[in-house]
Amino acid sequence: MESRCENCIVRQFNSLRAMSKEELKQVSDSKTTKVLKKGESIFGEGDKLNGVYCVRSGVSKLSKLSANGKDQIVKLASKGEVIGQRSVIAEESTNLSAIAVSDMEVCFIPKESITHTLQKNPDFTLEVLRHMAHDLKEADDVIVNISQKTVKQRIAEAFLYLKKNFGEDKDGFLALTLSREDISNVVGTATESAIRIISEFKKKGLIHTSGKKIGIKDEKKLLEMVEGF
Amino acid sequence: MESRCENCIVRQFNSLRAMSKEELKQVSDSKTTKVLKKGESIFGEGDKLNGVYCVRSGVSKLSKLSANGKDQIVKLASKGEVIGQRSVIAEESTNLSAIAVSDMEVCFIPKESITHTLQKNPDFTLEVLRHMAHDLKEADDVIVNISQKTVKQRIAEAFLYLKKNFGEDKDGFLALTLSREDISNVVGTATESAIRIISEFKKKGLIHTSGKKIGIKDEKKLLEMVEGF
DNA sequence: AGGATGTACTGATAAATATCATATTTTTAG
DNA sequence: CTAAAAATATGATATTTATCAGTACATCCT
Repeated sequence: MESRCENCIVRQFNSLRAMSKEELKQVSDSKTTKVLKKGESIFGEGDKLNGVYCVRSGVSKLSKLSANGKDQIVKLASKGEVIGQRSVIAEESTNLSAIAVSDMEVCFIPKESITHTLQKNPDFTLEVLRHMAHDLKEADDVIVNISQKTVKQRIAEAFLYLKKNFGEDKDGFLALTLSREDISNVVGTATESAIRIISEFKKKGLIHTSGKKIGIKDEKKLLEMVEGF
Repeated sequence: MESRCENCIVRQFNSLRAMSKEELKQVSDSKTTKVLKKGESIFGEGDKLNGVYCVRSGVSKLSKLSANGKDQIVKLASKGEVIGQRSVIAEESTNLSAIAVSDMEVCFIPKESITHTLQKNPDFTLEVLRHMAHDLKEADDVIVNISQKTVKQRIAEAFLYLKKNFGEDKDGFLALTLSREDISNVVGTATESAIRIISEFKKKGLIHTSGKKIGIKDEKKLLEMVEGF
């Protein structure tokens, strides 16, 4: 039997915790759960969404394709985050595509449940607003980082971010393994440049690698690098 | 005598139009109007705001200082826009500073009026949410532009943006005159690089200049440049 | 297992952009 | 109105980053 939103642990991380019992029941009755394998798409850029996706497990990259054919990853969404909110609220097509970067389990929630609650329950709306305010601040930070920091600094920062947000496995590797291409798309650089800098970090003893996997060896030095020495 | 929000034209551009008569009256009674000269600061990065600022006239740059001492302009806010909303909603210090880039008139609205309405009037909250969703989308676009387009393309785009959003004067110059440094801070590049490209555009007949003032001569070519030919 | 395909890596070079130095023009202040 | 200060402009050069070419791994697939 499908699990109920009322008992879902990830709910405490997102705006759904501000829903009333009845509202939550309605969401739970109308939601569908979806299992995705790494690499599968949740939605594409320009799609009209009929609802939002709540991440139960795994990680999705939200990215936008630019004219020159490169993807820019704007955000990595994980447990508890609600994807597609922005488009549903603004009643627009999505400006980003969402693709699983690890195996995932997501719940699709039809937009009617959301929009109805947005109109009736100010607690919920305010909660969503707070989340969006947070996302906006993060986006501002990304803008400043991309335009003012070197690629080396941004890659160092990305590794620290990945450790902080997704943790490490028992062998000391970052728990979320991204391809070199994905790393370069987070950072906004050419894949070769990213690889070159990863090799350099390895030579300098800042990180260790095994295949795609990357582990942080000298967090302090990486932090200094991000700050600009 | 001070004018009343109820009759303020700029209100129709922002979330305040979703307020009830009583709420609006309360805002109007508690607001104060402030006149700023070009270059003056509305608030600084890290300030705790006791309210928001509604722009009646003029333009403000919202920027963030980076570790290397350069400012990155994240947004230009003009008539009808509400500045400081994000921080007040998230109950955080500001992540950006706001400085007038032209003479301005702004209304300061104490945060109590705002937060109270946010909790009581879902129409208003939803309206604020829609605006923030829009800002977030724009921020995503900026991220992609900065990381994927050349400085030349971004400067061309900035000029088209300035024309579209702030218009031209009778002589065909952009109505909003920014210093070369501000232009470089919008685009995220070194001032000298921006100046060099402006000179090049002038030589190629894409724009004309007179002192700081810049006018668009060949909009089509600029647009092609932004798209990547 | 073994070819096939994609991903990771490295080197050589080119292109884009930043930095430093300095000249020129514009704006500001007295 | 004029001297000083600030902003704009341009040249020379250094640095950063992208691109192109090619090799080495790894993993996928029947």
